[in-house]
Amino acid sequence: MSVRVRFAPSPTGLLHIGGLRTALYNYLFARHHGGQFILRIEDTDQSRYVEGAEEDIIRSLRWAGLLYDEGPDVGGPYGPYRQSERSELYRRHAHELVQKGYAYYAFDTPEELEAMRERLQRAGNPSPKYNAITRLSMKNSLTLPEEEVRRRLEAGEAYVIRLKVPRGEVIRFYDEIRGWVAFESEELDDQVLLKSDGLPTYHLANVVDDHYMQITHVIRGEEWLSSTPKHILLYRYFGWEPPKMAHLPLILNPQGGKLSKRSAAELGIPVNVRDYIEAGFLPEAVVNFLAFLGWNPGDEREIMTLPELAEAFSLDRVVKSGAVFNFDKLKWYNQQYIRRKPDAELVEAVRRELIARQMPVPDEAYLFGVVRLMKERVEFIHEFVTFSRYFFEDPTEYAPEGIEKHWKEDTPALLEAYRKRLEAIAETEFTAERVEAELRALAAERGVSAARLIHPTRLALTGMTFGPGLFELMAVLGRERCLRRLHRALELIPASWQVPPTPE
RNA sequence: GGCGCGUUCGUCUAGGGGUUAGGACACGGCCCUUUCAAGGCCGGAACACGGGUUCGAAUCCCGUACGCGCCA
Repeated sequence: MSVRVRFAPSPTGLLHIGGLRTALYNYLFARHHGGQFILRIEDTDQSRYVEGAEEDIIRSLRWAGLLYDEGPDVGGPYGPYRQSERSELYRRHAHELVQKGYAYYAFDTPEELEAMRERLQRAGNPSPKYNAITRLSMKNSLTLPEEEVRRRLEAGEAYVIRLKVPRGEVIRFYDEIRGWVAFESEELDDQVLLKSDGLPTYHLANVVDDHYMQITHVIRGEEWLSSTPKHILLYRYFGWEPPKMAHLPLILNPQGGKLSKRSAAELGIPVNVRDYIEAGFLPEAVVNFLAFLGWNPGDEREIMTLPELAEAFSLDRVVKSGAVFNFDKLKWYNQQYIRRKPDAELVEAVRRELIARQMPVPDEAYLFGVVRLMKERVEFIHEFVTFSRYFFEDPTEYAPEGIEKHWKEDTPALLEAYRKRLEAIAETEFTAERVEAELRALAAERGVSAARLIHPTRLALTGMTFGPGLFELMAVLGRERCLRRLHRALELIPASWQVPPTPE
């Protein structure tokens, strides 16, 4: 049988980075086995539905390259892929379970449920449940006379359908990542399967869909581990073969807790995939990083593309313990992928960045120059523009520490002499080799070290004290910019240099 | 509180009876160098604790602690 897995998010907000990892592992597993990867939207909880969330999920998966074979927007033979469009199926199955005696109608009001909990708690029960014992004293189709049940149903009275969890049984299942896991049925609640609004709960809809969509492996977050016994029971009562189960370790924030919206915001870590897109992370970097958060290929590779990951992926190499999100490592991945990108692609990215910032776009040759000089010095695409703005705009300010360190009494005279030499070079001969030769010749002539010219020149041309090699930088900037900027700096810097520090 | 899951450098992890406990990020040093990166070399840094099994335990078993998840 062909492998079929699904990513089944609830559209309750923007896609979470942890959700993307779950999707990724499902995707990798499917591709590794040549199976199908399905997107299913679990939108049965009307109260938590967020407008636009489904679009964000789809956009995020696309961005990451996790293309699914079946889903709400691409269709497929087992649709619809949105649970809100499958309500009738769940309702029918809930009632089927009642008929078979594995579930029952319950008419208890919220007040009655609350009263039950209080009563049990007073009696010393720390975690009151609606279960094999307490159900006997509640209002449901197991305790009420058949006649009354029918009357209530016919009168349209509100009811839920609850799972009739057996007593005194150990429910075991094999988790592909954790091995055998066992729960006492005593610990389970008579889970509501169908709510009074006629819509299913997560548990029912999930099991029914996984069955009808012929899901072979359920790969999801560890937070679902404790509801798995209920699902196992449902499969058994429907007479279905349960899929294989695999519960992934959680992604933790640097303090060790679940990476939630709030905790992450406090620690300065974005949680929504959209945040990563907007921050300028490359999908390859995020994918590679997430893949390694709880999994490794078993050799010492660190940089792996999506196809390589798919090739190497297996559930038995998934780690059991939670993984702390390491933002520094993600940035390192981003840098690695920028360095591996073809220059032409980076040129396009820089062009887009300039347009987005409404900055003038230089010609292509110039952009290639910028990219070649900067690609090993940036962690993000936007740094081509923000980190080294001087490629696109003349500097208007000069780093004070640079002035202090490199701007000496004789600097203006040296720079002016250098400017004159540069001016004498023809535009077409303005190469890195040539400007370097001129500078070194001048330094020798004046009996000063090359550094005495190099640093002030950099400062004058860029306003900064660091950056790519000066001569290559000059070659990219070109004759006109260099002359103009040198001239301008000679006018501006001595003045600012002589201004005494403003008293505090 | 109950139940479940987990625990190897600061972080991600390899290793599953005999290893100088390996790699990556981060950190520090050196080299390269006009600066900053990149790169190269080097370094510090871990088996939660206590029992047991065994000639031998990071590795197997039990317990404790701690963390996390779910439920309330």
